[in-house]
Amino acid sequence: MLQVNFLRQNRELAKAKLAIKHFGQLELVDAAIALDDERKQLQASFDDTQSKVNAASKEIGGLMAKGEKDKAEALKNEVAEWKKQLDPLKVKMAEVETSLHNTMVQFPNLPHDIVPVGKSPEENVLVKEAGAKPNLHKDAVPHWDLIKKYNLVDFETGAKITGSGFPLYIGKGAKFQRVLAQYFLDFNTAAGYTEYLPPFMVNETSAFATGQLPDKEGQMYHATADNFYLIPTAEVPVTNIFRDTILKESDLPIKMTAYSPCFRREAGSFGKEVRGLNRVHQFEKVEIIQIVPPEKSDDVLNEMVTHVENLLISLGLPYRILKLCGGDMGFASAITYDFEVYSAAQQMWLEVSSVSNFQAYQTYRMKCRYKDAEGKTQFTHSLNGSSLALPRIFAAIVENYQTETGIALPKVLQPYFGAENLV
RNA sequence: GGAGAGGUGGAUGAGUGGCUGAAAUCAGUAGUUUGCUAAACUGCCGUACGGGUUAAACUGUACCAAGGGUUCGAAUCCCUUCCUCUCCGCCA
Repeated sequence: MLQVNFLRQNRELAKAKLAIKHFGQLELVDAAIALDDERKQLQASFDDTQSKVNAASKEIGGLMAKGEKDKAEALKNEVAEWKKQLDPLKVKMAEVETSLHNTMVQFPNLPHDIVPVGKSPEENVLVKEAGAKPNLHKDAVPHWDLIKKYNLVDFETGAKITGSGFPLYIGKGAKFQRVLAQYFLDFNTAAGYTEYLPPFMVNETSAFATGQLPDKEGQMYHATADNFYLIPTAEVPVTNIFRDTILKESDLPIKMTAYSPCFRREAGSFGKEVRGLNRVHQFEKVEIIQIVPPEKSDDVLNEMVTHVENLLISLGLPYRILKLCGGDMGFASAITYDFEVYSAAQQMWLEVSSVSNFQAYQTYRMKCRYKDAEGKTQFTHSLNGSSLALPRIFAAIVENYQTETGIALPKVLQPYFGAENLV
């Protein structure tokens, strides 16, 4: 969430940056500031009156103790008059605060200075492309054929149990998922990330804090009986660990990693790009999250990008890194790099990681602060990235490592899997 | 799910209607002193939103799980919800 004081001090800059994100209601900036002005005014008169009430109440206590009942009664009447003024003020103030809040939550995060202008994925900027694309044998096929051939994943039975997009992994397919998750977690903890295993459902407050609510209400599965949301990513529960906390500077940076299943309704998705494991409602992911001092977040973003890049290199997959343009970025992000791996059999790039700096957008909502060297309390910055999302890595490895007789494994995974080949 | 107890500042923990934004202890922090991996003493030590200031100082309001109520006045009384603990039930 943006801070209204920032809008007040940077009115035109904020509008310009919101435009890069293709935010259509720039007039809300002025509306928010006007509401805040009104709020301040109301608070001033409310505080003033309340102050009189408090002082008088104290005096009444003294008078009662001295037994001066008449004077006390007279004062009580005065207080009653003031309180009549107080009630409507209170109501009005709550109204204004609510509309200010409702306005503020509509603003997406402002893009970082280096975010390219653009509207659609085609305008994302290619930062780097590396890794050799494999030369597949002539009968090579996409993963949806391979998983059937080798009985690794069964979509039909998953659909019978739950619905489409809920894959059932079988045998070596299931084991491969476990192996990938473990390898990723080990890779992350070796880089100093602490491993967490969080709850897979969160309450409304947590979903709001990381920005899933109100923006992505329809994208999450909602357990209405208890008003819990199934997490769309481990980012939500893990980032919320530090909701409503004031950290010490020495606590930072906080580096966390977590495995979790992710549940996404993906309402409105269809077509060829959602085939097989490319897009599913339930998938596994290992996430990395950092909470850092504001002045460090640019460097840390680069560090995280390099980290994910090294992980992909270790898997021997051809990859590319894209810097997302303003129109393709997430609601809460200030800058995002997407990682895609090349699926040789589909002849398509598959997004496997998205690394973002949220700056203070999440931490302001969450009230995650720290005391800096001068003892001033300020908001931390939060960043996160996938490291990595499993199904598309699964798909890419299965496709790129397929041979005429089976499916090989990247070297780093062989000791984890206990074999040189997947099948 | 049933019965009971409870939720106070970073921690422990006092406080059952006004003198409590909240004792005390510990932790933290700044300093003094003696000096050897440290001790003693002294000061400071919650957050949010306002006013004020170049910045401070200073100052108003709110917050003792959350929300509502009673009262001139609530951490303290009442109601609802959430959470924790103990016992019982159920159970991976």
